[in-house]
Amino acid sequence: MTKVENIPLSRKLSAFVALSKADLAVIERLHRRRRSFASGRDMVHQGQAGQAAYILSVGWVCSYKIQPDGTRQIVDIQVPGDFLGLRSVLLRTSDHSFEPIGEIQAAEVLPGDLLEVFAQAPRLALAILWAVSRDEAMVVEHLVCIGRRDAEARMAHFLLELGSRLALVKMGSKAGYDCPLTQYHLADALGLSAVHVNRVLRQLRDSGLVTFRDGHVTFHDYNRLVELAEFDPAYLDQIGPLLK
Amino acid sequence: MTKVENIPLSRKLSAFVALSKADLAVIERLHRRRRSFASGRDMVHQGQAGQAAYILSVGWVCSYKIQPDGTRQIVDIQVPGDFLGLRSVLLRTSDHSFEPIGEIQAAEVLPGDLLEVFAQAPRLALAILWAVSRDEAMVVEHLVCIGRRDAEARMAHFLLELGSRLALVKMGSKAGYDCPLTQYHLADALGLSAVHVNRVLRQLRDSGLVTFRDGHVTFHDYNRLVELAEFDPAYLDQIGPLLK
DNA sequence: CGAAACGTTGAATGGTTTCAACAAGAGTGG
DNA sequence: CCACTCTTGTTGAAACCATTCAACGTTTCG
Repeated sequence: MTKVENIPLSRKLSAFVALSKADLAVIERLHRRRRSFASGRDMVHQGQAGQAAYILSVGWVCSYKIQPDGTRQIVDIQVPGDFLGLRSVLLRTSDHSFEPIGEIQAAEVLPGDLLEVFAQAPRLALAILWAVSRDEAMVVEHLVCIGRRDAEARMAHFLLELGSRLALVKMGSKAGYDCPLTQYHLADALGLSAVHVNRVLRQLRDSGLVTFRDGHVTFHDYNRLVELAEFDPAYLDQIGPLLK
Repeated sequence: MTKVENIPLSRKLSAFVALSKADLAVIERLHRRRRSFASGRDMVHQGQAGQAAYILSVGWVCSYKIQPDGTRQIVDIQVPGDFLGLRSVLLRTSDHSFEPIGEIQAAEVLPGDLLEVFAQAPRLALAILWAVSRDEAMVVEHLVCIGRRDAEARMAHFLLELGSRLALVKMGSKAGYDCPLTQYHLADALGLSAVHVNRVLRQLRDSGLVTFRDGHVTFHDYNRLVELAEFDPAYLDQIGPLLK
């Protein structure tokens, strides 16, 4: 079994507060109910009511909304350590769907578990609120990206953000990271057509900035990419240099 | 002085829970610290730290992000009864700015006030969490709109959403509502150019769907507009027919 | 009166989509 | 094992939606 300190959630929250032994014990208890989900089969479907929340421990998930005409918009990508579906605990029905990208493992979190955390580990509770606020800030930044940036900048920004987030759980660096997304995922996330995603990726590759290929993202010129994307990681609220 | 039941926040939260007299008293107390802000002058500027939160009681506010190249993306519009800046209480710095649209009045809310609510009025606290979740759902829907809809549908959706939200605080109906936004605001909110906003508005007007003019939105054919926008208000979590 | 903010319209440009066709690899069933 | 399909990636050409540039009208306000 994984050591508590190596659970992705522990690594992530450590960026915000120093976790005590008691906090870590609570995190371990939150991971009691382990669940596995198969690739492509929705965990939660938009319109469903009374859904549980999850903490993702292995694999990637995307949360998206389907429109009546069939087009899809990916709202956010979840990587290990991220919460999933916390919001739908409060609203009567889930307003979006979750699709595992590849096989995943997640811990189920019930409303009662959260109350336990708030009662027993207030510092941890604060850290969780921090994570939720940060998720919201990411959605906002995503919106700005789509609304006011061209395809190239969007793509660069998206790949950089994922890199920073993965670095927080020790799964990425300034050199690159493994990435199970397809070009279709990128298209649905960035509000582009799959064809255009392909062209933009080629362009970034030819410019010697970044390569997206065979499930791996490789940064060739990190600084120039940051410049192109106007990527300012302040909204991620991660102190100091994260990508080393 | 306004009766408590007529404070916009009371009206809004009533859509979620029946408020007791004690709850109303707490809402009244939350409105102790009244503040006025002048049009156009930012209340909070992105990058600032340690900001207070507010409850908007009179007037409209927009929250936005400015990019290095000067382009602006409006993330959300706040109307009476809405919270403002709750998120920046937790993150170290505010990731976006707030600009009053016209002169506004708002009640300042300090972190201590929130603790008081959570301790004294748990039902009200739940209602506030509902409102926060709903705000988040609106940002998500906004993202989908910008990512996957054309200019006409975006505009229609935006005007309809505002209508529904205003109906909740008795400031709008299926006939229309007063709206202090300029075409520039619409452009920055929808990720369009101001020129194109003008064209789209003309198109909607000529089709006999909706008129945006002289600070007033008039719905001519509400149902056809809903159809065009593919507007499904489920994400607003407002039960029953709101617009009568 | 002049300036500033807002609204309006035309023409040219351009980023992105759509349509279409093809290539390569994985998985499936006969 | 091989044909078959499905998924994913790739590229070209035409069409289109939205932007940019430019000009002008209107209203407000100091």
